[in-house]
Amino acid sequence: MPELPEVETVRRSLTEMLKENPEIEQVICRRKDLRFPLPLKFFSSWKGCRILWVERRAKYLLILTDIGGLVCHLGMTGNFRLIERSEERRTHDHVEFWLKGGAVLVYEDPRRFGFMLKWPGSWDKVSREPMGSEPLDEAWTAEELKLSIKGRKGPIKTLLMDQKIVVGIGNIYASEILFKSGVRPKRSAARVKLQEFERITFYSKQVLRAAIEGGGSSIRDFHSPQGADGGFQNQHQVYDREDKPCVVCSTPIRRIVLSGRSTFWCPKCQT
DNA sequence: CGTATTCCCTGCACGC
DNA sequence: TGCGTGCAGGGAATAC
Repeated sequence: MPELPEVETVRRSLTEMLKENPEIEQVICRRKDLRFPLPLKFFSSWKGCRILWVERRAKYLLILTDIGGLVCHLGMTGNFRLIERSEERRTHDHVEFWLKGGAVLVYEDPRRFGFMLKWPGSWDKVSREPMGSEPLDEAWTAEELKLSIKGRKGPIKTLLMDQKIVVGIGNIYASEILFKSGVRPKRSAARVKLQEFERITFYSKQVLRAAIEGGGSSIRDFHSPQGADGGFQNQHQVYDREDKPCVVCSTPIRRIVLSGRSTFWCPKCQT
């Protein structure tokens, strides 16, 4: 589901809602078979802890408490929402964080591609592959991007989505960023000029920032934990717009499949 | 080695 | 209406 802007939206929302009652009374698990099975001990260990703050790295959330951190990845359909204890549960509510004061933070995830784990002390140990640059970091520049894809010949869109190169950009934003950059998604990364890398890094930052400002893209089932829908889907210029007129030149938007993922682009605006 | 495909899972839109 | 098919924002294993 969520790419960097949606995860960041969830982080901000969690930070806000946990300000009042940051103490976890207990954690209840209704299904432990998420992407990776959760050990039973995982749930009992959080009893009575206090949540200090919530961080994001790549598409991961780190809920830091006074007794250690909880890392969470939302997969495709994972989400949090705040409810009352008496409120009816939904089919795919898998984990409940009962907070002091009566509210319950619920983790819902129909496809169960998401997961949680105990913070291992460093991000290097969270994912199998080393994580790439944070696109919103100042250090992530065209030169840096060019350097990190050196020698790779795959389509630029696939590499933009490669979390070993740069993190947080998923299928929606990759199409949007390349449209704004004027670069065809299937173009080999080896044939992308430095000036185009400049545009790609610039628009990556611009698009991701704007999406965060807009509260993320509410496609299908993404809503922020406080219930508000993100509004950025209304600003999608190519994603899911096959055959619809390009917002710039009216040429019908095309859809191709790259690495098994739907990819949208304008044949006139992108070269 | 890099790259492409497949799989994990449920829900939903679509065509017949 | 009902059923089969394909597809969905991620990531990792497997196959080439």
